[in-house]
Amino acid sequence: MTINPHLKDADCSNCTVRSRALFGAINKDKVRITQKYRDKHCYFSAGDILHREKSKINYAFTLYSGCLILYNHLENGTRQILRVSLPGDFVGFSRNNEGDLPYSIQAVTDSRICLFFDDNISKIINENSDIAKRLIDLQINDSVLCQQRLLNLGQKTATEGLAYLIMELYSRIRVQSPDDFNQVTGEIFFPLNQADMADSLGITKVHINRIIVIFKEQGLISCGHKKLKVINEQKLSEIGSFDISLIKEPFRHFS
Amino acid sequence: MTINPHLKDADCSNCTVRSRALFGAINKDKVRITQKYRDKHCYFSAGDILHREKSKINYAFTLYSGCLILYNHLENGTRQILRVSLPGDFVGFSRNNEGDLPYSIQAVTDSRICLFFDDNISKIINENSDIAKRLIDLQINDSVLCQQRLLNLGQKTATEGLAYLIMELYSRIRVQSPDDFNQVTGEIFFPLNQADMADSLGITKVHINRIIVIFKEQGLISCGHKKLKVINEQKLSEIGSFDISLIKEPFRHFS
DNA sequence: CGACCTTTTGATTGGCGTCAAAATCTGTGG
DNA sequence: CCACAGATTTTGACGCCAATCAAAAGGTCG
Repeated sequence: MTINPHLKDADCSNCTVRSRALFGAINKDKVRITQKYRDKHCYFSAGDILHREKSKINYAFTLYSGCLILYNHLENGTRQILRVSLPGDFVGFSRNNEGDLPYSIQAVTDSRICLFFDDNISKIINENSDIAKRLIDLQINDSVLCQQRLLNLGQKTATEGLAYLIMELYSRIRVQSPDDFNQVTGEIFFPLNQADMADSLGITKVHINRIIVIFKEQGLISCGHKKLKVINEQKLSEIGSFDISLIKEPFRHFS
Repeated sequence: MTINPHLKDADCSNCTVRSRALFGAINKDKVRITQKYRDKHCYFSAGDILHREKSKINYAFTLYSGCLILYNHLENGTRQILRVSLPGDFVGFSRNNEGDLPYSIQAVTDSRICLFFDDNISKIINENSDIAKRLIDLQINDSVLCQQRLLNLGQKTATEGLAYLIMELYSRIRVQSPDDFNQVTGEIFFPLNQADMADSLGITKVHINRIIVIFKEQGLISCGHKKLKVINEQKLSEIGSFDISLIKEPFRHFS
């Protein structure tokens, strides 16, 4: 297999974001041992496709900066966004029965990643059971969030679902990408457009727009181009049955 | 914490189903080492609640026989079934940030399980990286199936979603619970009623019924009380965009 | 046999989709 | 700084899928 043609070497010598997700759990002085497993730093531009669903891949990666969407297409041309990845997330390790990564990955903003080839991940697990446990925790955390989205899509109205989506992303961005939060204005950089939100929730962008207009009228949010401010967090959380505790650091099954 | 009041000791001396999910991957002659980690065999009757969402639990388990549903409730009283568990599945290891198991578990038929307390699972992982890897694989497999269901709920019509649900369960039952397949009639024992299917797909049982009537008229399926026969597998798979390869043995990320 | 649960059917309603077009914004190049 | 192409957001009219409400019919199990 070949690395995606968009893949370019990047100068990450001044990267400040660590592989929080994968190595955040282990002892500080152990972090350097993980350096030897870091295979390659790369960057992508907004719109680049990092991977196409159902094709081979032999690495996973940590997202350093930017924002990715993971999604699937159906034959009828529709798209379901499965997950929005933010800095610190560990991505690309979920292979299906064929060993393929079952979803496509696209950068919605300029993004930098750090690769770990599968062979090395396997070695890491063999040599360090702390990281193995951490990897299990991360996968579990993924599952839990995924199940929350099932609730969203299955049982909530479009209005409730959108309230949840906004609160989830708003909260995660404040935790995982604090630079995108403007302390003065209270605005965050919001990476998704209305079409993306629609494909996350399984409804049309026209309907998304109508709900957003209502949210604005009700004074719950204000937003412009890729900017969003949540004016009434509590109300929006109520509408969406959003539980902030899900956004905190993943639970450590093994402390 | 206490084990659920419904929990009863069971005589599993003649259990024929192994912990396929967790230990199926490791060398046969290593299986016996896992014996010492098996903590407790228990059984439940149809309708028993094994666990209530958002409460503590300090064990996970393999389902030996029967059928469980994992689900969440919303305040408005609706229920979303997240997953149907069949024999061999490893259940109950997905804790949220609070360390709680985030879904309820109910037996839909009489069921037998085999417990593993968290402490022992941790030990297993420390002592045997094969099982650690297997545990990662299982969690990944869960995520992949969960994402498939997101597609179902987000992008498919009720008809397409039901076709997928029937094919998924039909296929999994034939693999994981072969005794429930009648070679002569071609019927399987189908554990869900129409209300359960409705709560899996996020639609009403009235609408489920209307679709089932149509499927019968079209000669795609026939079904009676907890019995189901898929007459035209190919057509039903097409309608639901069902891919049989997802049902096979979970992918081994590390062989 | 009777209580209860599940399935089936009908009539009506409403949320969201579809189609279409206008308005606004964005980034680019002259 | 302005002009322009293209993307994104906004608005309106109309239709359909699935929800809701209600009740009957059929099956299951004690």
